Amino acid sequence: MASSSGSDPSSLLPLTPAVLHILLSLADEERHGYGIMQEIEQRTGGEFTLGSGSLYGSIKRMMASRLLAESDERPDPALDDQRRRYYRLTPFGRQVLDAELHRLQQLVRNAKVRKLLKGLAAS
Amino acid sequence: MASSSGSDPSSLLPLTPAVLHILLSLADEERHGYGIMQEIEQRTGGEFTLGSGSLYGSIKRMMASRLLAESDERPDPALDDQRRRYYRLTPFGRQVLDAELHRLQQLVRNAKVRKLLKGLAAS
DNA sequence: CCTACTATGTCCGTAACAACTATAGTTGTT
DNA sequence: AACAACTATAGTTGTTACGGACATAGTAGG
Repeated sequence: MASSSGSDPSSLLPLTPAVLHILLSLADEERHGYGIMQEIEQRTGGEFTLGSGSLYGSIKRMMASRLLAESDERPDPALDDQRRRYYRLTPFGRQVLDAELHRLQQLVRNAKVRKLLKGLAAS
Repeated sequence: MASSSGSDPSSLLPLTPAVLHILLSLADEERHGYGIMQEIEQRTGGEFTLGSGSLYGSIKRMMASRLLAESDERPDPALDDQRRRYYRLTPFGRQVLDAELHRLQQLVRNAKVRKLLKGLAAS
């Protein structure tokens, strides 16, 4: 085996929109469920809304397939809320995100070559 | 309403992988079901395989939502097969494909800005 | 006290999906 | 002509993903 984690990252592709957005949300920092929901709504300008059913269901599945892990670290107690549960990407989760982003990049490039999409110089 | 077709193209986003690949497959030319299946397998290098259940189910739904229409034109009789049913994008289908490709392009760009993905000069 | 917001979670119906099966025409081989 | 392999469309079935509704409870503000 080449790397370290469970299985082949590309075997999980393509990701569902919910899973992709959750991975993107946790790429920079740990977040709790409700925070993930807000970040996605904010980042997509409200175009993509994640319902609580999709959110917690997706998190459960992502934990089971080792994309996410629950974090023990708590932020500044003044900013904390003891109900919160914080999640972070596992190394495997990062590999899967990377693989999916590359797949999408390839897809967009292909569309540009076929002139289905305008290509900008420094995109 | 701004354009012409049924409703707002972006209301159907994000597309399922099956629907996106079918639209991409029909972007350049009309194809029949089996031909769509083969083109997708070829274009993705075998990474994405569309089973017949997904294919014909997706086509049915896409016809219902006016993304596709059945074509009356038949190719050279020598190359034809009377069982075939040919499909083409409707103007609305093309709008939806365009909207989805722009959404993905934005997503890839965002990932590059956040340095989750390497950005090439002329991508 | 009441309301709104934060926060996590379950339940349920619907839609999408992949694998499997059915059916039948076409092509190539012997 | 017989047969197998391939092309082609379509239905069936079981699983998963999803979103909305609901449940529960803590926190903040009027």
